Amino acid sequence: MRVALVPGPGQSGLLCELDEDGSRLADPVEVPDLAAAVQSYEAPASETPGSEARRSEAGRQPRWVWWSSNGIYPALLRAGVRVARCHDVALADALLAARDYASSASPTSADPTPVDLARELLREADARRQQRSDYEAAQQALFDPVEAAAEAGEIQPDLRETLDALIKLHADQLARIAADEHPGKFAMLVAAESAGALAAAEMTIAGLPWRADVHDELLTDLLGKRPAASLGRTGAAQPARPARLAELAAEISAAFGSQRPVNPDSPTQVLRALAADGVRLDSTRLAVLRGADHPAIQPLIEYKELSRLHSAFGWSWLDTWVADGRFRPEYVVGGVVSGRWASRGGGALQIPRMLRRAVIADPGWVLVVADAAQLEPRVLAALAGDRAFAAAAASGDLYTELAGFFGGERAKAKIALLSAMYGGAGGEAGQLLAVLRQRFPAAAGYVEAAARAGEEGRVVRSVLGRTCPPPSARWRALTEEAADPDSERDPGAGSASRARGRFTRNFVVQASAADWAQVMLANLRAGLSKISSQKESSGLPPRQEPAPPDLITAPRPERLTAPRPERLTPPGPERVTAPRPELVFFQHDEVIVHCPADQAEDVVAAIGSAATAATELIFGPTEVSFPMTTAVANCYSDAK
DNA sequence: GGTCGGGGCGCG
DNA sequence: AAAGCGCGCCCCGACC
Repeated sequence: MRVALVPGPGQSGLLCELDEDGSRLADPVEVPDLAAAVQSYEAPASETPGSEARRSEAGRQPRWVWWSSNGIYPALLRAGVRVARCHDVALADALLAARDYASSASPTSADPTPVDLARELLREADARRQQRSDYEAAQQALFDPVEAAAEAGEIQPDLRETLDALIKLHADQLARIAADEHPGKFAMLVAAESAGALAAAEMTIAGLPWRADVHDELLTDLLGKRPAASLGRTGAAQPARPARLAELAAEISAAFGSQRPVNPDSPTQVLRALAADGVRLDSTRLAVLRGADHPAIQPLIEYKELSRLHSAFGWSWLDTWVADGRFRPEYVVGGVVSGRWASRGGGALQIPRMLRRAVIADPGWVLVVADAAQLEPRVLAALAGDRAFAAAAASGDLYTELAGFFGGERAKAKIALLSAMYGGAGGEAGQLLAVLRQRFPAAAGYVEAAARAGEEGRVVRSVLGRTCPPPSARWRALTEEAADPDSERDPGAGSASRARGRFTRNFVVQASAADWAQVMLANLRAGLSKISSQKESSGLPPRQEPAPPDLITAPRPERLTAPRPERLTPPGPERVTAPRPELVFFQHDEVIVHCPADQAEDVVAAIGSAATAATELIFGPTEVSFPMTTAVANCYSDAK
């Protein structure tokens, strides 16, 4: 069954049980302690008194229906409550909007429907809640009677209206999902992305183990001692250039022999200085620099590499993003058009390989690092249903299997595949593509059809039905004008058209790979939760987890605090939990699980099952295999 | 003084 | 070796 949930003032909330079609099963129920209420639906009867009767009614674990996991789930987690499943209405809304955008005749001219109004109300309620929680975070211990009154008087009356809007929008979404060309797949997409949002919030709370001392040592080795912060002109602390970077900068200026120093961070200055010495380049990219001959080039290359480490992942990054031995980035589920996740803060999805040696498991724990080998070409093989290609992707290293078709050269097979998926055509790619087209016509035809759709301004969809964005108005104007024989041809039209072709060509592969990875992640998350419950009496010492203050557990003035029917977590700043495997990192086709050493074997097995199940769920019976490369290690950089 | 696009580079 | 796709974030420099 499903339960719609709207958070209210303080710790309270409003719940309503729903049928599988989204219709109400009962009247809404106000609960004084939302976290406790959610836990009573989730927890086994033995753990929570009073939940037995409810569960026998429910039959099974509920799927929570809420506007956005982002706004609700972190607070539940901080109160020690995990949920198994949800339907994230905001994420589903975006998926459906992308799907329906192209087909809707005139989206802007129509009057807002009741569903549009419901969406607007939910967005506003969420924004208001976000504002309030920012305000409360700022106030912390201070009790503000004005704010409290506003909360009691202003927010409360909206609660039922908000719940009504949520239920209306959710029911509308279920109907629209059912009306999809492939309702089962689209429903799976919504469920997987919703599970992804849960996993993302859990990963932020858990954090990636990060040894600041190891990171600091590495920076010191490469850059010299951490420079002391000096006062800049504005009076703000401005760290000086580290010793090694200062040395290199001086070397570069000396190599140019100019009076004034050349700032190696300024492409303009570097290009001008090089040109003055007769070396004309059109960019200062590393690849271009490497091909040039000038005494400043060597120190410049070294400077650029170290400077990037310093500015992007140096000491200030460490100060900002690592606390209590954990790196806690914020993941943005659905943040990339292709369905990949984006991240906010800390460059979480661009951690340099060099720094991975700072990612070290806690004592007695290990990291299980797994990535899907050659995911994208395998996805193409399964998508296209190309028999010869699928046979090559049935096992082992895909490119090695294909090498025979490319003069026995694995590297050529790889270039051919990458060119097919990305739309590259330069160098020898053209030749290799011709071979690919001849040997694997279905696979080549699949991406070429996608490219043609893009060039013509149409949209394409991933295997589970994620739709790519339509072309912009500017793009349409440009290409339509060029198609008109009477108008003057804009030379930009052809390149814009081909660029969109490359985008849609890549979209069908990248987005379908993202579908697979997210379903795998959802499966793995479920698999890991079983390990933790089986292994609760593993004999390992329980881990102490700090419970940071939050909206749900923070102590509040007596007159605002609703009576609590039951306490789920022991009072006090610390709570004790049984050791359990934690998802701590997810990067497109790669996961890291942090777990007690004796659970590693089970975690490895869970990863394998998650991948197998994802393949079966998405592609059904297929010859193509999706092997996971899995390593158990103490340190991320040791996993290869 | 702040904002914003481009160049550049890290990851997949 | 780089290229062809998708991102986030740093610095610079033009601009308001």
